[in-house]
Amino acid sequence: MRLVIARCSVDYAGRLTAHLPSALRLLIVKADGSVLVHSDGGSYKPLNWMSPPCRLTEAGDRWVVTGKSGETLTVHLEEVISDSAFVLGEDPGLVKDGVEAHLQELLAARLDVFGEGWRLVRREFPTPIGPVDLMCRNDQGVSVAIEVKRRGEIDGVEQLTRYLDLLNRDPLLAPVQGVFAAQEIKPQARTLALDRGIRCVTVDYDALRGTDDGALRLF
Amino acid sequence: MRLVIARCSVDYAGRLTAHLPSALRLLIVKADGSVLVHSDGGSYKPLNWMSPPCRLTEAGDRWVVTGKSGETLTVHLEEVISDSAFVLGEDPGLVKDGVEAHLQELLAARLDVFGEGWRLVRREFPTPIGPVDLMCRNDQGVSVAIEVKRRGEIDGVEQLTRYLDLLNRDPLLAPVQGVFAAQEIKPQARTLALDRGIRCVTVDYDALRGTDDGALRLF
DNA sequence: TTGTTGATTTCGCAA
DNA sequence: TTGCGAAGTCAACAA
Repeated sequence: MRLVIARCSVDYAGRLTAHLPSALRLLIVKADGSVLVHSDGGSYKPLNWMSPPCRLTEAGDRWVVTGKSGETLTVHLEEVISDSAFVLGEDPGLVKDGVEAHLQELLAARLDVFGEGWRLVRREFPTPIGPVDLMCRNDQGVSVAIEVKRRGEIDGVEQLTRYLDLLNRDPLLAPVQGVFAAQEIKPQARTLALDRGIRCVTVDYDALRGTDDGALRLF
Repeated sequence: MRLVIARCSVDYAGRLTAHLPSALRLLIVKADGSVLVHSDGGSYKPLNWMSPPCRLTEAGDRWVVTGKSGETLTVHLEEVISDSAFVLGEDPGLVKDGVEAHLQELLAARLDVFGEGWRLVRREFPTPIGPVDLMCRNDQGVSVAIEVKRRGEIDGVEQLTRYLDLLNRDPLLAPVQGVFAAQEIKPQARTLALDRGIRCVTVDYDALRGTDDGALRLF
C-alpha cells in the first residue's frame, strides 16, 4: 500500500466524466493496483477512485489508471508532500453479517428457545480459530456451543465442528455439545449435523422479534 | 488527516456487530473525526469505519470512536508501524457530468429519438406524486410521459405507471401514453412495461452526445 | 428537518 | 457467470 499526500487535480472518464480541481489530497494505491483519492472529510467514499482490476502507469507528474473496461483516472501531481509505502499482506477480512448478528443477539436473549434453564456464558466466545457465536451452559451445567446462521448449509456445520473439536480439548469446558441454529436448514446440512451429534434448531426470526421486548436492541 | 499503519483488531457495534481479527491495516482519521479502516485490497469501501459526526477517544492502545447514535468502533492497536498527520484543508469538491440529469437533458433536445414531430411540453413536469421527467406531445398531439433512467429496472416502471394512472385522470391530458427510456433495460422491467402498454426505448448516451450539435462540454 | 432517489454504487447470495 | 436485492449504504435535492 502506497500513501501519497499531494496537491493534485484529478479527471475520471468512464460511465461518467468527473473533474477535481487542484487541492491537497490523500492518494492511496493498494496492492491490487486500485487507486483512491480522499479528501480530509466526508464519508468513507473517496472523491474519486478506480476499482480493481486496473493498471497504474506513472509518467512524471501524471498518473494514469486504466480500468478493465477502458475507464481512466488521471491524476496530475503538482506538489508531493509525502510518499511512503507499506507491505500489509492479506487481510483476514471477517465481517459478520448484520442479519446474522441480529439473529444472534435475539437468540442470546431467548435461550429458552433451546431449553429451560440455559445460561449464556458469552457471545462471540473467542477461540484461536474464530469466535463461537454463543457459548452457553444448559440446565445440567454442560457447555454448549451454538452456531447461528441465517441459512444453515454444510459449511456452517463444518465450522461448528471445528470449534467443537477445539473446545473439547479444554478440560475446563469439555464435554461441549453443539447446536446449529438457523432460520432455514438445508437437508444435507441437517443430515451432516445429526450424524456428528449436533442438534439442529430452526428459528423464526419474525416470531423472535415479535416476542422480544426490544430492550436489547441498540437501535 | 492522520494516517496510521498498525497491526490491530477492530470491533464495531451499531446496527450490526462486526469483528476484524488482528492484521496490518491503514487507519485514517479525518479532520471531522471520522475513522476509516482499510486493508490493502478490495474496493473503495473500508473494512470498517465510523461516519461523522463522531468522537475519537484515545486510551493507550485502544481507540474508541463513538457515533451520534451511540454506535462504537473500537480499535485495539497492537503494533504501530507508522503514525503521521497532515493538514489538507477544505476540498473544492467534485464536478460530475454524464449522470441521469444529463441523459434527460440530451433526450429533451433529441425527441426525434422517440418519433418524428414530437414536441416537449416541459421537463420535470409536476404531479402531486412527483415530477415526470419529460412530458411531450407526439405528432398526433397525444400526451406522452417519458421516464428516463440510466438503468431501467422494475421500480422505474412502477414509478411511471403511477404517473400515468394519475395523469390519465386529467381530462385535459388524457389519454397519456408512456415511454420508458434507459441506457439499459432489464428483461423483467421490459416485460412489465410492455404488459402495461408502456413503450421501451434504449438510448445510447455516447451516440446522443456525439450527435448533439456541438454543445461543448467541459470534460 | 425529513423524505425520496440516484450511484463509477458495492457486496453477497442464488440460479 | 449473471442477476437480483440489501446496505452501518452515501449524497444530493426537494418539500
